[in-house]
Amino acid sequence: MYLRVLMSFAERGMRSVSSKELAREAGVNDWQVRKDLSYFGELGKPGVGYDVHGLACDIRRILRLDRARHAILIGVGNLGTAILAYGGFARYGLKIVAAFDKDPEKVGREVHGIRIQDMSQLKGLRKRRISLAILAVPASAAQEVVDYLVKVGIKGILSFAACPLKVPKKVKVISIDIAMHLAILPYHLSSE
Amino acid sequence: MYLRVLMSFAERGMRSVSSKELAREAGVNDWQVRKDLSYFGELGKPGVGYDVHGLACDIRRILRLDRARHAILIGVGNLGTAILAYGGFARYGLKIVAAFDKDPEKVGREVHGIRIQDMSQLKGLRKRRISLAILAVPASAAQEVVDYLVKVGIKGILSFAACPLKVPKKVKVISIDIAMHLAILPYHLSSE
DNA sequence: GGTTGTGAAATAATTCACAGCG
DNA sequence: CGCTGTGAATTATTTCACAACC
Repeated sequence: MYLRVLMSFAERGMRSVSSKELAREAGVNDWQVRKDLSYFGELGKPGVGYDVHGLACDIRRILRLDRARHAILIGVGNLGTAILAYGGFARYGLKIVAAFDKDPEKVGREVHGIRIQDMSQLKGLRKRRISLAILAVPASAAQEVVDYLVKVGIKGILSFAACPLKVPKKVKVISIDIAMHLAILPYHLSSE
Repeated sequence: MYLRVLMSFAERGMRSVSSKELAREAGVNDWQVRKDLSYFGELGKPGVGYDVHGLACDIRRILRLDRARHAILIGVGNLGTAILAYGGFARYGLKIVAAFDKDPEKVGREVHGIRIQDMSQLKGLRKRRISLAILAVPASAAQEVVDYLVKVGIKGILSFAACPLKVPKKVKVISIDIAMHLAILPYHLSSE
């Protein structure tokens, strides 16, 4: 979150920011910013603030975004296609380099510059040292696919499937259930 | 999350569940389930467990999902189109009833049964008592659109824009920055 | 015997206040 | 004098343990 804000500051040509400015743009408070960053070292200069470029580099190093990462996409339906088209990953040094689907109708087609491969081609990943995957398949197929991804060496999964996924402790899963997030909103509709 | 699990239990014909079963499917522990639910009343029966249908109804009431809700979509790009195609909202009683875009090329076209309207038509919402919106526009346009949504009476916003949004306290925003979520994964890649 | 609901204990996160640096 | 970094205080969350109940 802070990295995102810092990149936008850098684009605007700012060289230095205070925790207060960072906080305002990130939607938190200044002491939260300082406490968060302090866990990773003395990243700022008392009396001055934080160096925009320097802190961005520090956070990239902390998040291991200091070198480019390749990711694959599984499931090229509506959401998968939208993700292939999305250019927002590049700013974090992330790139989708392959897409897979089990539908023979889709396999072989090219979507936004990526040729869709059959799921059976997944095993070719081992050699390529790709560790990230984006999962955009129906919940009914998700666990099966995840088991397979783990088998071919994937270490981090961003899942859009509406179900929890079981993985070994070494593998990290982040799940986004879009419908569930929308469903939370009515609870906060205080009036009416 | 619990509601999602309960609906899947109901589909499988189960009538009653223990906190332990609920926990396993939801990916948490049993005492967490009991504590969470206890904040809203005595929803289970000691010695028996929770009634699957009954608890689902209780949670729907708590989340105010006990009646159908209409939502609108702003921004019919790749992600917006995917969202229009997505059928997962229905199970929470949520339905997208209108879509808006500022691109004259898109306005008038029909996508998955929804005709795309111009942004200027948004003001017609007031009368229709729609309180939810899904925001799938670029970050650069997001705040401007949000200000307008607030003006026409929207009370809850699910945003996919990669920026924090300023809204009055009465309005609730949930933000999903897909690229940021993927960018978090490398941090957890312990080895390598 | 099995299961919930809940006080109490343990742990974690947030907020505050200010010493110390530039 | 403004700003960071951080120990201490506060607040919130999670975990535990068990009484009450079917």
